[in-house]
Amino acid sequence: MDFVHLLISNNIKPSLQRIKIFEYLYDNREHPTVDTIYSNLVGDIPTLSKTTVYNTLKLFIDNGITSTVTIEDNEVRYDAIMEEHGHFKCDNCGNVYDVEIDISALKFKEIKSFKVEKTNIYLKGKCNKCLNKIN
Amino acid sequence: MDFVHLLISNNIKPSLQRIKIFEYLYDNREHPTVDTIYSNLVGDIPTLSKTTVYNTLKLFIDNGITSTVTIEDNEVRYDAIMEEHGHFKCDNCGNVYDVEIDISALKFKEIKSFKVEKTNIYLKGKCNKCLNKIN
DNA sequence: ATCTAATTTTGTAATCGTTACAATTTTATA
DNA sequence: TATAAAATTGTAACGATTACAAAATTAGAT
Ligand SMILES: [Mn+2]
Ligand SMILES: [Mn+2]
Ligand SMILES: [Zn+2]
Ligand SMILES: [Zn+2]
Repeated sequence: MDFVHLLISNNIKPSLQRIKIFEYLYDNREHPTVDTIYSNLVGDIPTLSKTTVYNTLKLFIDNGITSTVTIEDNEVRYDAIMEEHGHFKCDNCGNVYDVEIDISALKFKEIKSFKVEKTNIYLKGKCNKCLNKIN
Repeated sequence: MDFVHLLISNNIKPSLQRIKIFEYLYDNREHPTVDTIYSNLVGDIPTLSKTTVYNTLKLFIDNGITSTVTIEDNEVRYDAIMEEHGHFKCDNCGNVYDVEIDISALKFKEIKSFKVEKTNIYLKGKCNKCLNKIN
């Protein structure tokens, strides 16, 4: 995966920080928080500032190569996958997984009252790993 | 609507503050924030504290008569409707509306990997009021 | 290669929503 | 009425995010 050219083709100058942050997001599909990203990169880039992580993610979002995943009130997660998809969060381990959902199947009553531009779906429950551990 | 008995039957002592806060939430289907609730009630109850609004909503949630609606990273909204339903948020006016969605129609690939306990759906776009104003 | 301007990164301080906590007030019980 | 329990309140603490200005890096012109 050529992150440098992905950034360039989205009008983002490929600084070291930007490359590493996008690379992390793309390779780690756990929907990490700012803190997770920072903690995992600061070893690589010792001068890294958390502000840069915030700034960079905002830049990515503004340029359409990253989105936020809001499930819990108190944690903002980030996602490099821009294709429409849903999420599943396990109550037990807290992990957030991608799920493929066919949103075209969704019908709702008030469809005539709104111009819908985006449909968000997230599920909550227990992942199989946790279910097996508990039992 | 008899809010006093609704609270009692859910093991919540019906203090003035609790009654008023639940009444507000039940009557105003806008999915208000803590600040909105506080601002609209402090005229009625001049001694009201924002902490009480926080505490009371937490109590309601713990006792299953209120839920949170998380759409935006930075605003927590509250809902007295506990039946499963979806939401629509207008980008333009910011209002959040209820929508009836048949979630049984939803199919997703990873259904065998997770035990799903709750399905959340929210839509974003423009409401008709805003569309008419803009055009 | 060198100078200069523009961009990016960084660290610190400010902000804001929420929570912790202790004091006060209200309510229930004897 | 006296006492204990519960609820409310105000203030302080907290943590995530943002604002901002200084420092460092990069790009462009000479
Ligand atoms: Mn995802
Ligand atoms: Mn609702
Ligand atoms: Zn799990
Ligand atoms: Zn609108």
